[in-house]
Amino acid sequence: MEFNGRARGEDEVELRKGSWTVEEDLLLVNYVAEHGEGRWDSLAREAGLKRTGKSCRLRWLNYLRPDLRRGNITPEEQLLILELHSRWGNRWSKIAQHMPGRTDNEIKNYWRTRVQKHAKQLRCDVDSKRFKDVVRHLWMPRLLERIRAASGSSAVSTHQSVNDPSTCKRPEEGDVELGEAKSASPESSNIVRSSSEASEVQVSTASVSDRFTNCDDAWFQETTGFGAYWPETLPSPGACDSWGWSMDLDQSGWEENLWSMEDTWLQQQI
DNA sequence: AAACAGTTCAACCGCACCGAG
DNA sequence: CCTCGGTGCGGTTGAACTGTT
Repeated sequence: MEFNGRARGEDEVELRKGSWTVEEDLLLVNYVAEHGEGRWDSLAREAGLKRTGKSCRLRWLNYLRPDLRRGNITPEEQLLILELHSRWGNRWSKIAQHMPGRTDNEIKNYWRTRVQKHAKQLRCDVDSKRFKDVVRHLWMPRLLERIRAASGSSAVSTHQSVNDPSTCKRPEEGDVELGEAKSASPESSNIVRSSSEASEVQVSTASVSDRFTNCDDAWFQETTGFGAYWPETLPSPGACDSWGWSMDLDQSGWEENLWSMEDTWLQQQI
């Protein structure tokens, strides 16, 4: 190909934009498989791609990497996103480091399309205390319940175990770190780099619900912002019925149901 | 079946940071 | 120091898809 040799100045090579074709994907995948990642500008040229290095990098990281998890964000991942976002804000790449197989772009899109959408529906800002309270006091516990229900664990109420110090345990030093990695460099974090490490995904996400249900008061408060007690303004764990909460754990309906709960909750806050 | 509205997500853009020279 | 190329990040856009009327 003419452009490959770049005999006539880079400017004359018309760079492509927009959606990637199968042929381009193949070129990129094959080139990376043979030469590895990095040096994206030269990679783009040498692979014969009429793309910028940035575009190649993005396509590889967000779509072509073999270790990506495809499919819907699971409740455990949602919980992790909520928790990490409450801690770090819009530090998507940092959050993604703790979510093996997920990209910062994916997480960011999830946040914008799902979380921000619901904040808008509730007529409050995602950064407002009001919305954060909704997330902490309703969404996260409900996610935990959903996770527990899905895992077929005992019928012990999430709220009860969360608020019962006798069942709580501070995370051990060697646990998968949810917060800022103390000694771990990005390279040594739990980012899954090969499919053989897929089981680590389970370890990582499963530990999230464990954190919420096996913690001591201080850790839980620090992590979720909940007090060591269930907030007075909230219904007690057993009071869901009186709120008209019949949590539908059906995949399609539960989230919508959740947001109607929030409306009710917000009204009671006023 | 068609038109329209709403949603999702891949991809782009601009900026900031970093290391090499 | 300064410049420059490479890279990474967060925000934004728009095409494609899905649901509704």
